[in-house]
Amino acid sequence: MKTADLSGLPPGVTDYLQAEGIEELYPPQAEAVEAGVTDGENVVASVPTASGKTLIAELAMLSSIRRGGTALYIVPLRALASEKKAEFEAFEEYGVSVGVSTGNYESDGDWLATKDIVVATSEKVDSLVRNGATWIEDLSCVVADEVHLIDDAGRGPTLEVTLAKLRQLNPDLQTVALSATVGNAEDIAEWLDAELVDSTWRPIDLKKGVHYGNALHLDDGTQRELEVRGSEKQTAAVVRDTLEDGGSTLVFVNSRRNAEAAARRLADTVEPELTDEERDELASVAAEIRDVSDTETSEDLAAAVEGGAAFHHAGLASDHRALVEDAFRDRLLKVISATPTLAAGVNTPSRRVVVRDWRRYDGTAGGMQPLDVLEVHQMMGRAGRPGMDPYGEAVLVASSHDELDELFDRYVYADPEPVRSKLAAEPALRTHVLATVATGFARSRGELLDFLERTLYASQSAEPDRLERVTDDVLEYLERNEFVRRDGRGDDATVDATSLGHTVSRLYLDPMSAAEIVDGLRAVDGRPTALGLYHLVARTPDMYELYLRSGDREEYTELCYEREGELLGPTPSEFEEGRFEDWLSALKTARLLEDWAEEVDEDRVAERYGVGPGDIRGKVDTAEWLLNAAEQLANELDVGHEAAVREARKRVEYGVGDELLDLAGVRGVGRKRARRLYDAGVETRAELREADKGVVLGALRGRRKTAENVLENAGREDASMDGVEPVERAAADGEGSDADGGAEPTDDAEPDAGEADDAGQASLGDF
DNA sequence: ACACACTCAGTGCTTTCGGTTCGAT
DNA sequence: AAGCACTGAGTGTGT
Repeated sequence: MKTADLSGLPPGVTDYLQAEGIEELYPPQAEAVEAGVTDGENVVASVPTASGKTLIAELAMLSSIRRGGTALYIVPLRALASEKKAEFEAFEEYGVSVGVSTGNYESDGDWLATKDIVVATSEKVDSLVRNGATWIEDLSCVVADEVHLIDDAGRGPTLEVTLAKLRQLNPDLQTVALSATVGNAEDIAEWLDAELVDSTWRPIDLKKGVHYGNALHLDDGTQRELEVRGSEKQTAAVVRDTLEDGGSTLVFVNSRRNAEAAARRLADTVEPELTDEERDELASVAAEIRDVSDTETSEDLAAAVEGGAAFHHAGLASDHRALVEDAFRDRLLKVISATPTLAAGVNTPSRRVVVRDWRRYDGTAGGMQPLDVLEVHQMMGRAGRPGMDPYGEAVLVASSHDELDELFDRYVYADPEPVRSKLAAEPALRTHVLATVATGFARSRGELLDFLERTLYASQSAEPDRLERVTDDVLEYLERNEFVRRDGRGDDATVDATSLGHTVSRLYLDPMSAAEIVDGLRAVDGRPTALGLYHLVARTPDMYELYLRSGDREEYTELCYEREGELLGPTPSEFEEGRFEDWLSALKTARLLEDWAEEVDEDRVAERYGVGPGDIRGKVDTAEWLLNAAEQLANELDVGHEAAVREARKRVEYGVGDELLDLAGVRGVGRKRARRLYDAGVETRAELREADKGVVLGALRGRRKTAENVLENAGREDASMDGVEPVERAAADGEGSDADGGAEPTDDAEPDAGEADDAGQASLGDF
């Protein structure tokens, strides 16, 4: 089918597509059109990565807009939301407006209602529904990207419930679901009353294979010599081979440590092959990486990048990730060794993909567990860049002949697992039952069960009673914690949310987190300390646990007894194995947050807790959100302590001691600048407006532009630094200048080491 | 001849991917 | 279970 034959799209769009070189639709796209995707029909498209799924979505949304409607595009990751927005903005010149809504980006508001296309994460959509955004009801088309994630126990139920709600709100809603190739796409299609487009067609060929010995065995039965020279590893041999062919490689491994070690080694393989020009450009990328953060992770990454290799995992700061992804797309970096983050994230195709590790440690299973076929296929699907490579090659690595056979059976020739709803589990239902009741979707037990009948779980369940049973357990739990009221028994029993329940639902808290916070705040004796509050939020299920390593157990047990008085609520007994363990790991997180709020340098925090800069940011972000929620709960319940909670939140947010809160609130002033201004005698925003310019300039290390911005942001009339000379004023020693009680010799010996260029980046609030 | 760098084998030991959500600026 | 980190012995290189 030709693009020229498409009808029902906004004027100019077909011309645009042709100008983009899209003359002919790919077969799955043509199938989707035949299935009525441009006529408002529901369609489920189960096709491989990079086979033109996005165009199917665009055709659906644009034709719907053409008929006067609006569209919502649901993605699983924030990074994907901005990527998709950028793609859809190509249609703005044809009068189609695009907006994004994620947790950290341009929140709700009426302006979203004015957009033709809104891109949002599934949680954000859920949250918008809970908060009663009315424009949601006027949607004419919804697209769910990566819909196979419904299989994910953690986040899948949100997507599932959200789709069910949108469809209930608006029975005429066109639903388009895009999925990777899965074992049971027909189940999803049936659930959504949709036509199914199920295809394995790819625009460029993907060859899958296994490397063993000195040969690459491919799924078409051929094999090729691929020699492992001397002491190099198989992965290095594949990378070298690809490089000789002018291509780049993506290597997937099973842990962050492995990713870093592999990048270090692969840099040695790649470095000799680089041109001088490439070395120069890589050196400047490395410099940018070092600018992002001072940590060892950052330094290791920069060092690898200088050799043309990089690692990629969630411990990296988001700026790190973007730099690495861009340099790889620009073909500057020849290899990335990554954890699975990269397979799910933004588009980074590569000539070759190596899946080095196919087992991953799983504590609950007590050892290494094989990866899902779907996951391995997702990684393999990154091989081959459309329009650039003749074909892609995805390679597993075997170290024995038996393993060679096993890998072929298990992954190369195997079909992916079916998608199974994980809705009927307490943690998932806890939050969604409360939300469903609080928003008035269901007013009785019967209505609740009716609504749940509309989910994928119900449509594929072999155990129909299970949902009902778990729902009753959850209602029981919610009632016990005063989130809902029930009247009567059986199907007619009315259920409605209490005021507290409404607040919890609106705040998007897991009810169990809310219960923990409420109990904790009620147990406070006196004024809660920052550590106590950090511990409180760190032990809720909404904060991911920091892993306890060897030696940590003793250290934090000791700390736990030392500061027991600060922790809110009763400390579990050491004999309650699991509970005590969780308590300690929350304490470790709380300690990290406390360090951050006491101005311990990022690199020291990273080292002390064995985390990367990205982890610190993540923890700080989550703590901010939960403390904000805690403040509102305190307010709602009238238990007091709002001021203490707010202060603790602001201190993690800015990463400063309480005496710096006022200064750090000025835009352009992060934790480091605030400290230097304070030490120079400028202690508040008001003083900043009146201060001697020379002193300000001196404290900001002679950076005129920075100083002018800061003064302007503080509300000073005459911010100009013309003719001002920096004045150095000795820091006031002692008192409060080192909030970190445990005197750190390195801090004093070289107070400014590594922060020569801290322009703006010292504050986490920036992004 | 010697210091130093590097490789390699062997041992022990640690290991455990990812991530959204508020509200205001 | 497996790869990494570490150790120490052995080898190679340059002065």
